[in-house]
Amino acid sequence: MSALYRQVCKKILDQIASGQRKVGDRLPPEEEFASELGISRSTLRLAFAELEASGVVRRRKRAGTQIIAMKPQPKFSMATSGIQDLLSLGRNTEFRINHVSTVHSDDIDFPGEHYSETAHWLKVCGARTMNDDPRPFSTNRVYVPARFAGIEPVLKTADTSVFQTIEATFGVSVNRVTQSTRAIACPRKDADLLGLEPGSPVLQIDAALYVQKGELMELSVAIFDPSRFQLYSDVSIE
Amino acid sequence: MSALYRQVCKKILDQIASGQRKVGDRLPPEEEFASELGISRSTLRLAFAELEASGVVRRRKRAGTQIIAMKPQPKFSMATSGIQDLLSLGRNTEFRINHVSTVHSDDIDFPGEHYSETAHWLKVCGARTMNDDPRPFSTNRVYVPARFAGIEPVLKTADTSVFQTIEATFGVSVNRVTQSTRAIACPRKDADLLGLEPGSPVLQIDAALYVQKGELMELSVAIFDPSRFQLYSDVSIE
DNA sequence: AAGTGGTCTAGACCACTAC
DNA sequence: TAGTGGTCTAGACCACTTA
Repeated sequence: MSALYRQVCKKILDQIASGQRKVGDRLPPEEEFASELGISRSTLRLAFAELEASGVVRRRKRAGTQIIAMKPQPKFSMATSGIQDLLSLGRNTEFRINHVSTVHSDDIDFPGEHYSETAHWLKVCGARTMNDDPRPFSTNRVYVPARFAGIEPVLKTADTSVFQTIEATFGVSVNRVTQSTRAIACPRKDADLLGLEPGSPVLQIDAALYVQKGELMELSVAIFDPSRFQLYSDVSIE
Repeated sequence: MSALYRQVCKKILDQIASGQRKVGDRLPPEEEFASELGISRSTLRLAFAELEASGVVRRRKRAGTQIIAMKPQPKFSMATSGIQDLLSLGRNTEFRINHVSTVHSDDIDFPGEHYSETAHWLKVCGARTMNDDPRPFSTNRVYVPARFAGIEPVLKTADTSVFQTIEATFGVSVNRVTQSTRAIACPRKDADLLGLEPGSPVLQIDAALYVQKGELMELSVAIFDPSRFQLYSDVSIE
């Protein structure tokens, strides 16, 4: 026989599955529910902790315990040693800035939504090299919203990445990263920098970095030489 | 003042940071530690639960509570509605099998390690179509180890994916997915199937699916038409 | 304002597993 | 096999949030 609090979990999940309780319903207050189930409040709380961790209920003071899902939500956790890895910046890489300018939101060349939240953006163009190899393995174009444009003077000394410069300067940290990856024929400009034939297949990764509450930190477009770079991901479930 | 058990967390983390306790050390047994800290065992357990959840300690019966990291490990959780999304199989897609054969492990064309765990593998070649568009948007080559080769007769009726067929047939579920993505020049064979010019840039995704304890479920090589497919990822930290 | 979850205590017995 | 974490109880007070 499994632990009592696990039985309680199962019981609640069964009640949800059978339609006896529905998503959106509120469960009784702890004290009441505990005596109703004939168990102590502590035990019930163990069960609730499990249901909360698995995304089945949400608990808020005064608002009670609310059912928000029918089944435990599988969690996809990414094996990553840091955002560096997530953003495909190797350990021994260096970022060299070629050009910095201020642009209008209309001039932003980034797929998807129109990022018109601020009129002016800082545009940073550069390239990334690895292990003292003078030939870069990626070219980068980064757009920084006006809010963080204050990094401009600091950028001169930055050799890691724009996002790390912003983190250090403003005391914020990246909270969320969305990426879109595709294969394209390499444009001439990037091909020249990467030492490739124009039109050869390259990987383009468009990334949006956010700090908190969906606040945008930067948009980034990177083009990678496929012979020296692959995108890895390692995801475990639950 | 924050909760007592949080203060205990912080205290332990501080002791680790100051070198007073080191990674690999064992913390005292709960009862002893609790009285040493002048708190109840329940409160200490709340602190331990937090430290365990954040990856700082590992707890095992009889072996005690061991420090395994100096700081709370940030968690990278991937926003995904399911493995389907993770593996870039759209909702309205269909998998059509072209060819099934048995091959030697030597004949496996998959980058990385030599997968010699089993001598014989089932090789499934197919393509994936979307929304009744007869022209596939991806070609697929899947290798299934001998252990799951029993799906062969069932494959005839499978139109979703090899991994789902294995899951349904053997009652297992995918536990971990590693992927490697790169841009390549499209081989002639795949170009014919996808309706592309040979040599045009395409996305190749090599994936390894595991069930549990690192047991391999399948190796998969997929080539995507970049005009109709992009790889998305959405990762939140902590 | 009060109902709710959050925190905390002091005990007890149990079950497993690593020594 | 015994030391350890796991489970469970019955109580108490508190702080917050939202109805």
